[in-house]
Amino acid sequence: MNACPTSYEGGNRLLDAIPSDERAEVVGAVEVVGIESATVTHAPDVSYDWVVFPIDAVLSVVTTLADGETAEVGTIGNEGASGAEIAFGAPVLRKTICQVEGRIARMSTMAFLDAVDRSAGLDALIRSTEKARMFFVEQMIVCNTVHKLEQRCARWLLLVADRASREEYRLTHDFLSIMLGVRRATVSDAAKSLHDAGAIEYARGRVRIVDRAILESEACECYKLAARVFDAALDTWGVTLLGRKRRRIAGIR
Amino acid sequence: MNACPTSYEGGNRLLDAIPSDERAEVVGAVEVVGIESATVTHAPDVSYDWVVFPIDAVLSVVTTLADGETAEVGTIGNEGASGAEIAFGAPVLRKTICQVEGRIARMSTMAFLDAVDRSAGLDALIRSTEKARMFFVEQMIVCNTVHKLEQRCARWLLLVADRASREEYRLTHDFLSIMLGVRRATVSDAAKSLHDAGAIEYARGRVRIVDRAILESEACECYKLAARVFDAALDTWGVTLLGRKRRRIAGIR
DNA sequence: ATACTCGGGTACGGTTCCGTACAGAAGGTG
DNA sequence: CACCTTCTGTACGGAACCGTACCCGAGTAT
Repeated sequence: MNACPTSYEGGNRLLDAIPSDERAEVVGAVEVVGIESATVTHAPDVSYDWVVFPIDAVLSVVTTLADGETAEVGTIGNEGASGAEIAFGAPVLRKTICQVEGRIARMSTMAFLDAVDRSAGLDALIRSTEKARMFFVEQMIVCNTVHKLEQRCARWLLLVADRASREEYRLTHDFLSIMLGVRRATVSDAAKSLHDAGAIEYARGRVRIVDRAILESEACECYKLAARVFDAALDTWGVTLLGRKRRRIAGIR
Repeated sequence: MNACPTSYEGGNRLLDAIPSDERAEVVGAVEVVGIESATVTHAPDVSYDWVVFPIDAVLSVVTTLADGETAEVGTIGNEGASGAEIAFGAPVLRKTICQVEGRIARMSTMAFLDAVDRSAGLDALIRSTEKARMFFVEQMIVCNTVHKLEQRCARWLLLVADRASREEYRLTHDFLSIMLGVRRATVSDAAKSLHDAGAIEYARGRVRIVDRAILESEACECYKLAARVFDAALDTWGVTLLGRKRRRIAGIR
């Protein structure tokens, strides 16, 4: 990670969605650093130091099967946070690595626990984005089972581009094949199809979306569904949850 | 559902894991009814009336894709609850149906909200089982992508048997094919293999596990992984979370 | 008893993706 | 410059699973 942290000036949609009267205090505990691809941010039984709010970096939650094969089970970008489950006291169960380099905002675990206690808005947003993540992960079960690889490729490229806030980023076919749970050669085939269709360009570890409309038309329904759910989680659900949170506190008192 | 509810006398592992000093009050708000296969317990924008704690019934969380195909994205049995997300104020996003008939304990949504406020133990257990469910759903992404159908069949049959607390239950190949996102004919092939291996018997909408050891050896690693995580969520995590919950309430006060 | 519905066995050609392998091209390194 | 590593293109046989279809037997309704 970058050795000289800077202050936070926006870019993580979860932090930016905190009600303005609470935001300054929460954001005050945050610092911005760079992160490189393949850096591990969380792992079972280790790395509890930081809660991570990606800005234009993208993280992957991964698992390793008994035969040693690694595959992606979730993606975390500027719509959410990694390590937030610490706030609920449960152990970290999955390894999280940086997939696309960029900047992250991070908060020490202790500061985060404190912030969740103080800010009802942060608490509500953490819960609603976790719920959106559950919805998305559920969708991936079906998507990976029934949709063709080319569609899944397109979906993945779009979702990562949205989270990285750019149309071009570092990515090799090999890395993408791990993320999608298929062979590298199969990814190369799908990538070539998407290129021939005029949707993307790529070379030696970089991809660029050249025609988003075409790429969206190639992607399965799961892309737009996911985008909509994350938007909703950061918008209307947050308000609903905020109301509930206040009610619960009143109930306890 | 059954028209004459009876009182709760144990059987849902989540309810039974509530610390004894709080359990009686929570369980007092619960009633037990029968439920038949294909009954809808929750759906987006409707059916907020009850929170459901399965006893020996098994529920499926399902989704319908744009082409009309339905597939399972989660299973809920005696280790958890359906509709608990209501406690967090978020909307119900998925349809939940009864997959294996049996008994459920249910609590009105209002009573449930009240119970979560009063019982720190229930609150902690709801959160830890939700976390276990996330872990399991993540595992299914990879499982459905890389494991062979016969292994997945075995895994499914075992997990449902554990939750239904019996080795024989109603199930057609057709229903199972929807759950696994494959053709009915493919399920018939896999079922025949498992039968020939001496693991199961089945006929006209019923399955029976005749040799659990064989079936476990045919199943992928995901079965034991899932079983272990659900056990842990109801055991040690609950304790951890309970500590955290008390700390949070203190912080708010 | 007869007709009908439902659950399951099986088949056949086709597609997707796998496992493996090898070669070429781009870029970094000494 | 030569060398090496990384990244991508491509091929080939094979396995898993699909779409579709047809059949049969068991239970159910009339």
